[in-house]
Amino acid sequence: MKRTVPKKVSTAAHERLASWIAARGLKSTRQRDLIVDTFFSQTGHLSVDELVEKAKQRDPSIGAATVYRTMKILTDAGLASARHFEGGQTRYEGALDRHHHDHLICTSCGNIAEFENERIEELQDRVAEEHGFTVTHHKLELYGLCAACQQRQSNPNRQR
Amino acid sequence: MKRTVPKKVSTAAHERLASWIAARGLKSTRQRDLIVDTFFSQTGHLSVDELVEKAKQRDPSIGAATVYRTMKILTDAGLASARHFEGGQTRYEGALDRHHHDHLICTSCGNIAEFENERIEELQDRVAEEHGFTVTHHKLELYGLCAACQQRQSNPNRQR
DNA sequence: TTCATTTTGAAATTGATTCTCAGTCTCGAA
DNA sequence: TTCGAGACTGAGAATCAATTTCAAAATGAA
Repeated sequence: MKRTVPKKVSTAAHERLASWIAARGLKSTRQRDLIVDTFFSQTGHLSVDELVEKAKQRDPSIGAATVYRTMKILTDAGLASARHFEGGQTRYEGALDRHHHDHLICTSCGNIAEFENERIEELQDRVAEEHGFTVTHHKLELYGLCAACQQRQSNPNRQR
Repeated sequence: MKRTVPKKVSTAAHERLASWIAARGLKSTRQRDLIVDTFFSQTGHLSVDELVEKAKQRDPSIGAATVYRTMKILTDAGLASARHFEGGQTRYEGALDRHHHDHLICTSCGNIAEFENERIEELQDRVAEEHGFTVTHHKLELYGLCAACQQRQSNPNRQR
């Protein structure tokens, strides 16, 4: 039951994944390739559901469990990062050569913007130090309305 | 089946809850009082499980669903706030006359410290502004090892 | 006391995620 | 090539926190 895997996206990611997989005796499979390929061909912060749907478009036999398993591997390999925003489901974003960054989440349309702020990071470190904490990671998320949704709310006629 | 409700804790909270309840046609019940009482007699960030356990110590017939329901009411009334730290379960902290604050969470012992930092808040507002966002709320959590756990790790003999 | 309405506890349900298991692949060795 | 141990897969069961359902019980205004 062979299926053609669409042409590769993000070669760097595939290579890093390949060596990660080889290094621990895992095996590379058609499903894994397809899921990884699908993930890297998208941008933004995908939920597993969304990813399952996209993957099933290419191969309807893909199971959700495999998508979960694959995203865990990608995360362990440092190629994706899992985010847990409000709303209960984990979202993944590509992590290849990316800086640390935080998020602005629109509670109306779900749009997610990213930002980096060195000054805030420094202040966080200082706070941690004052409390004798060694910080391993942190979470900074700003929730509210994006510009477009504010517009929409004050101008309901133009909505949608 | 009358049971004695232990003497009141945090009268202010009870009064505010009473008017909140009265204002919307809800009824005040023995279970509710007991749960609220139990909640305010504790400090820190309680999970529902912990609260259920404490409540059952006073009245084993209390059901978990009622604790969930009661904490939702307390939250809606602005007397408690729900926090969703890493780990999957909601934790509640008293919100009576409390300033906004953020958290430092020890990933080893689970200890949670609080902090306020006006400067960070300002910078967050600026970031949001630059992106055209109107922020309604945010989440800032620093995860790592508290002083005690660092000590313990570098000095395993003194562990425990 | 009456009784419409709210509340309760237990059990069922939900939603996201993980686990289990029997059948399939993968890949290095022969 | 062919083999075979071990990894992988999909489906469905299991888990876990939280919510909902439902019949019985409690509340409180009249």
